[in-house]
Amino acid sequence: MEKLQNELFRDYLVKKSGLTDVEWQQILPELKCREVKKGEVLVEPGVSFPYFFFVEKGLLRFYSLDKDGKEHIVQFAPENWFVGDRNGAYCGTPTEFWIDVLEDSTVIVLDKYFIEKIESISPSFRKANEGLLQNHIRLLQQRINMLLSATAEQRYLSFIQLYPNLTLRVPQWMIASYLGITPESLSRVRRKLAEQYKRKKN
Amino acid sequence: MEKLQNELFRDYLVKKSGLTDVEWQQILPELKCREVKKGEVLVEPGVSFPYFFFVEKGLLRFYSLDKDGKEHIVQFAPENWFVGDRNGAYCGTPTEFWIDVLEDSTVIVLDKYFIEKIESISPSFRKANEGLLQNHIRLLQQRINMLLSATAEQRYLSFIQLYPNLTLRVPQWMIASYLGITPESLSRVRRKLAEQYKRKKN
DNA sequence: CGCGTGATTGAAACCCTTCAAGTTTAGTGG
DNA sequence: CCACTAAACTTGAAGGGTTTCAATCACGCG
Repeated sequence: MEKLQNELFRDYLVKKSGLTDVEWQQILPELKCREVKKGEVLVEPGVSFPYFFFVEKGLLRFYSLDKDGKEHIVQFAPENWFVGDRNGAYCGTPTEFWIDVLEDSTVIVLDKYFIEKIESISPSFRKANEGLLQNHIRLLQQRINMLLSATAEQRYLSFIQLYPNLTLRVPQWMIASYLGITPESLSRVRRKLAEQYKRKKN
Repeated sequence: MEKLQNELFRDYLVKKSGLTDVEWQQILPELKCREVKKGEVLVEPGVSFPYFFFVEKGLLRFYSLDKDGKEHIVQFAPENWFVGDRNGAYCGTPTEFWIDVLEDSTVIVLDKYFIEKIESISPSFRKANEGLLQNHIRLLQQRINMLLSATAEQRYLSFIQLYPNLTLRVPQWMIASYLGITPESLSRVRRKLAEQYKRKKN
């Protein structure tokens, strides 16, 4: 009994902002929904991409590529997350980041004007959206704090606690990239933790 | 010819959102302004502090203290910046961060409800505020990307480019803390850069 | 089955930290 | 205005956590 496209987005809005049926009926006709395949690239550096994605199902990833060709994952975007390049969406300038698809996904494509429109239709959405932005800032600050202060091991432990399900859906080397360490280091950290765990049991 | 208290906040709002005189007159009576002295602690871990600060003049700092007693600076807040614990302000939960005063400052103290009030008075403020939040997120993402990918030297170079005036107002060891390196490392980085610069000149 | 991708492991190298000492700077009170 | 002290910055040597590079192993998929 799978939900229709847009239904999940609706559920989300209702939950977060108490969106009413009437409001939803006004919004619905303009929603742009898109099915995207694993591996697809949605945003790439150099171009301005003035849209956000809301992930109904699946998993996206927001990352940069340094001059040595190494990837650095700034954010994962699983179900019920927004992701997008704020550069393009709000300043119209080209982005320096990539967004691509880690699992076959369905996303809702929103632009700045559409969000403003929902906000004018639904004041409660407006408020909820601001709360979301504040919360996003909070999470980013915590992440920065972690990158400033934590060792590889601490980073990994906090990651598996915060995003237990992602550890199953994402290859290890991507988690390493998210944590700011190499895949080799993560592998060693995991081995060390596993050994400690075993020793404790005996 | 110094500006009165609140005038700078007003200038800011006018510039960012085209606030009108009438709107300002409605907001003004409720503004809470505060003079704070260098060294004063405004927020500390364990308590919930549901306010934001807008810095009219001076410099604040938002940081954490790890279990070894080391400080990690998440954000500087010079003139025209907002700073506050999003935990307290939006969830009512206790914070894990400190905010203290680096230079004698005048700040405006805002709570969530006050911001909502300004937003209901001035739609343009509402829009501007959302833009500010988006921009803040953008900056935090860039910072994360830097912490994930850049060496000590690259971090410092990007810092002095982004915040040239802060390098004069903030002791070096705090910049090191912001960059996620030790003061000693920063000192060595600076020496190396200075030597390179000299060699280039000859 | 074989290929490619991801995970593991080892050894060496490297960047940064740590610790300790010395130098400079800035602030304060006599 | 100098003297004194504390804080900030510098410098060196040793150490440690991570990275790098290379090789090997494990697994899924065409």
